[in-house]
Amino acid sequence: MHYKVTSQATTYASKINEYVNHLGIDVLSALDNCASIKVYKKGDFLLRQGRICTHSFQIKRGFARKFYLNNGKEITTELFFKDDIAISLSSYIMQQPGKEFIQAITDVEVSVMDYASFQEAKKIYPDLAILDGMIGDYYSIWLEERLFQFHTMTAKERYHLLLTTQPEIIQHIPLTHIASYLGISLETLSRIRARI
Amino acid sequence: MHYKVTSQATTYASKINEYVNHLGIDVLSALDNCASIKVYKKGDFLLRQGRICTHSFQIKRGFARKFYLNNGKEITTELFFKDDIAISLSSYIMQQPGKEFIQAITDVEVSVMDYASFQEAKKIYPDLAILDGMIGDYYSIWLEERLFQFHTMTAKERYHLLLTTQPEIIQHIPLTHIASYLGISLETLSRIRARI
DNA sequence: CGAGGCCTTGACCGCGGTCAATGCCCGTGG
DNA sequence: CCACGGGCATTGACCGCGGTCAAGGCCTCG
Repeated sequence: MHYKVTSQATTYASKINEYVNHLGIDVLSALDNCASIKVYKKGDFLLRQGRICTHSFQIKRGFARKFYLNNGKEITTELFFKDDIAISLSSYIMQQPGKEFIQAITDVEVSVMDYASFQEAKKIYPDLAILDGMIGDYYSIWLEERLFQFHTMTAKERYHLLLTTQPEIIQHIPLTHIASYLGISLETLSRIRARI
Repeated sequence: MHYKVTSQATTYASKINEYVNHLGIDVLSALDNCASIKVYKKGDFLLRQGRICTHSFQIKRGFARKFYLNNGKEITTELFFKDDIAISLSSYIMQQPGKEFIQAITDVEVSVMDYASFQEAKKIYPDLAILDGMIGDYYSIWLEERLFQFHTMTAKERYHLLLTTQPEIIQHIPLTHIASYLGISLETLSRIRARI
């Protein structure tokens, strides 16, 4: 079996990096002023269900996940690594209570950015509005690719794809969360792993 | 069985409408100048695989779909109705060749908007840039909800949800495309429909 | 009337889910 | 230091959802 590793999302991510690297020093410091560093312990919640997502969290160290409850079962929708930005999208956009939790899987250090401050900064620096748009576009592309996987791939294929594109996941994140993220039961994931 | 019909995506869609209704006359006419009306016949392609998505298509009359090929099989990813905007996202954003087709299911009348012209218009009218951002956010929310369905619901549940939220689909779109859109085979869809 | 598109129905079977038992690792307290 | 308990992962037994293959029905249109 052979899996292609490159994705539209990753190529676009490097475009965003490029854009950030060419931002003016004043723009970058304005961005910095919206944020502060914070540390959470393993198991802590950065965001709880029912709360408004008033901040975005960029991971500096450690791992986190986003999940919601469905009939009492936790469904993990996203896993976060270094430099990833964690928000509960619909709650963040509409500034209304959301259904998602964001939780530290290990001890994490995050750059916490205030929603309101960032909105103000965007008005002053159009470059930040453009950056915000690019990040939103990135997320859409990423979601489309994830949907593609659910639409066309078997459990085994989804796992192997994850394995090749993000091998660091396996070392640091409990299989329970990986299984949920892949949309399969812990037992089947275990069996897939057993048969190499 | 009971399905909730309201969704985050639809509430946000009405916010976008509200925003458009409060735009200045000059902004709206600038928007109009980027677009032109065009008619396609049933089966025609508005966009082909391998081409760059240089236009967005807002449906004025009729129905369309977006799909790609996976091992020779057509996978329908989106169905378009009145007022929906059809693009191949990653191709549109990066202005690079994409893998998706957009095809008229019935005769359609669409408002075709030029990418380059719209980019220019956004620079002059920040309100349009904001509108563009809102539409992008809407698509993300919609994708999240669709992913939620694939993550947690059975084929039968997905079908019934579609039936309650968009009953017009059944009258106008061939079951082959609906099945593909739901990620199930035509045969299972047929069986689901047979058992009420 | 025949051909082709579209949908239905039947037979079969494998992927992946659930339930339950067991194993393994590790922190805590007797 | 060992014993116990809890969290996490593995393994087995069972079975149902949904996929594939194949045949047949039913339109519409040339």
